[in-house]
Amino acid sequence: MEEKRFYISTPIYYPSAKAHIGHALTTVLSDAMVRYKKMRGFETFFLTGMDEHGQKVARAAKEAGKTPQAHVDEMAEMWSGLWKSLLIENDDFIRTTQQRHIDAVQEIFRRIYDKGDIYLSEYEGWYCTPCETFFTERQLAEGKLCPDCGRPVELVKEEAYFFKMSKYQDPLLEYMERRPDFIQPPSRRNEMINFVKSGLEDLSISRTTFDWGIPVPVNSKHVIYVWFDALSNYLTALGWGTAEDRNYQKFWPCDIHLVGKDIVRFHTVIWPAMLLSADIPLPKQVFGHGWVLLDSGKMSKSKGNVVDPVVLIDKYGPEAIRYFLLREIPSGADGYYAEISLAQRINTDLANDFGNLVSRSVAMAEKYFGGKAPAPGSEEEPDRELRELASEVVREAAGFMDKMDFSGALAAIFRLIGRANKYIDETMPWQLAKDPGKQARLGTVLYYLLEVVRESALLLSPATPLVPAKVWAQIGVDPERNKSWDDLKWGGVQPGAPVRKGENLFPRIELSSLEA
RNA sequence: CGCGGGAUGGAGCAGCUGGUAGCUCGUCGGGCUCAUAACCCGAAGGUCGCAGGUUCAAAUCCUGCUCCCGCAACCA
Repeated sequence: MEEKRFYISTPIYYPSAKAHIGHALTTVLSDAMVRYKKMRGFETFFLTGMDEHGQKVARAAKEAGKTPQAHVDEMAEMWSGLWKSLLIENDDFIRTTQQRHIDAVQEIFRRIYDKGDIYLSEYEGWYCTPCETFFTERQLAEGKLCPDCGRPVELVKEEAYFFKMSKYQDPLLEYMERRPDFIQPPSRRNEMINFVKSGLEDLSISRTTFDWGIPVPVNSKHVIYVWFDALSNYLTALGWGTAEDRNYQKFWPCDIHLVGKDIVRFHTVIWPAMLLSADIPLPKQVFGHGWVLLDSGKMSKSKGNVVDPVVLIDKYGPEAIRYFLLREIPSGADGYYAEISLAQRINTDLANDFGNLVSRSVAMAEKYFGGKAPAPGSEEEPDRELRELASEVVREAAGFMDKMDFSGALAAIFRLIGRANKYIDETMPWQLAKDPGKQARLGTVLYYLLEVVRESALLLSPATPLVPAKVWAQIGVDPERNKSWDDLKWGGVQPGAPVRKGENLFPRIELSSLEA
C-alpha cells in the first residue's frame, strides 16, 4: 500500500529584495496543495525558507550599514511574517545561515569530494571590479560593459572548485526520459531534455572573491557557491546526515519541488546531478509554475512595477489574494495581475456567487425554519440534479488538485456554486414559504442549499482556509466532522442544527475607488 | 537554418484525430425580490496574425511570411 506521505518545498527566497506577488504565488500554491493533501489523509511536510548567503546579500548589508547576519535576520523576520499573514502553514523555515544547514552542506560537499567528483581548477569570467561581480559573456551589456554599472569589465581567472556535472549527463537524461512526471509541465521538460542533450559542462561551485558563505570543508579560502548551498536546503531541513534524521527517513525523496519557471534548470539538472553523485535518491517531481505578469510586462525592480503582497493583504485580506492567485494563474503557465482584476475576481466569485449564496441560503433557512436546519423530504428533479452535480464536482476538483491545477479545481467548484444560485431561482423558496402546504418541499430545498454551502466551503478551504469555520458557525455543523475530503459526502448538514446568519464572508469591493 | 511555445469577439482563455466558432469576465436589455444594488434569463460583439495550398468542406492539415514569448550554463 502506498504510504500517505507528502513533502513539498518552495524555493528558499533570496533576501536581496522585498517579496513580490510572484513569490506569494509559489508559496500559496504549495500551501493549498498541502492543505488538500491533509484533507486526503496524508502526513505532510511543507518547507520554505531563506537563501541567505552570497555576494549580493553581503553587499546589500554593507549598504545598509549592517552586518550580513543582522541584515538577513531582519529579512527573515519580514518574509516569515508575510507568510503568516498569508495563512501559510509551513512545517519548517530553513535558513541557510543556520548551523544545521551549514553542517549538512559541508557534509554533502565532502561526500561528493570523496567520490572524486570535485576538483580544483580555474574559473574564468568577466569581472567588474567596482561591482565585485563575475558575469558570463552573454550577460554583458553591449561592448563588454558591466550590465549593472555600465563600466568596462575584464577577463579574470580565479581558483575554484568544480563539480563534475558532465559525468552525470547520461544518467540525468535517462532519468528525465524514464520519468515523464519528473519535470512538469511538459514544455519545461522538453526544454530541459534538450538542454542536457546539448551537453553539460562542469560547474564551478566555489568562490574566493567574497566570504559570506559556507566555507569549503577542505579549503577555507573558498566559500561554496550559492546554488550548491541553496539547493541542499531541501535535504538539510530534514536532518539529513545527522542522528536526528527522522524526517529524512519519512519524507525523502521529495514529492514536489515547486519552483518558478526561471529556476527549473537548477532544480532539474544541477540538483539531481549533486544527488546522483552523493548517492541520494532523486526528487519525484519538479514543477515549474508560470509567472505573474503585469500589463506592463514582467515585474522587475528596475521597472518599478513590483507588486507588494503586504499592501494587498492589508487591503483585501489574505484569502482574497490566495484565491486570486490560485484561480487566475493557470497551472504551469503565466497569468496576469492587475488590481482591477483582483477586485473583480473578489466581487464576482467570492462575494456575489459564493458569499451571497451563503447569505441567502442561511437567511432563508433561519427565517423559514426558526433558526433550525430543516430535514429534507422527497427528492425532485432539480434537487437530484444539484446533488449529482455536487458529487461530480467533488470528483473533478480532486482530479484537478491532484495535478496541482487549482485554477481548474476552483472553476469546477464554482460551477456547483453557480448551479445552486440558479436552483434558488428555479425553486423559488420565498414562494413556497407563503404556502403552508409546501412546508416539506421548502425544507428539502433549503436542506439541499445548506448542504451545497457546506460542501463548497470545504472544497474551497485549500484556497480560503478561514471560510469553513465561519460557515460552520452559521449552519451549525460540527467542525470536527467537516475537515477531510471524506466529509464531502452528501448529507453532512444535521437537521435541527442551529442556523444563524453571520457577517458577510466577502464584502464587495467598491470598484470606483480604484479606477487605475 | 540552434530548440520549443504562441497569435481566436473589449480582456483572459478553450476548440486544432477538419464540417462555417465556445467559455469566464466586462457591456446592454429583461426577470425575480430570499440575498452582499447581489441572483436568474436573454442579446450585442469575432472575415479564428498575414499570404498561398490540399479538400466537397479548415480556426483545425501543408508551405511561406510577420510579430510575441520561453530555453540556449552559473541569473532566486
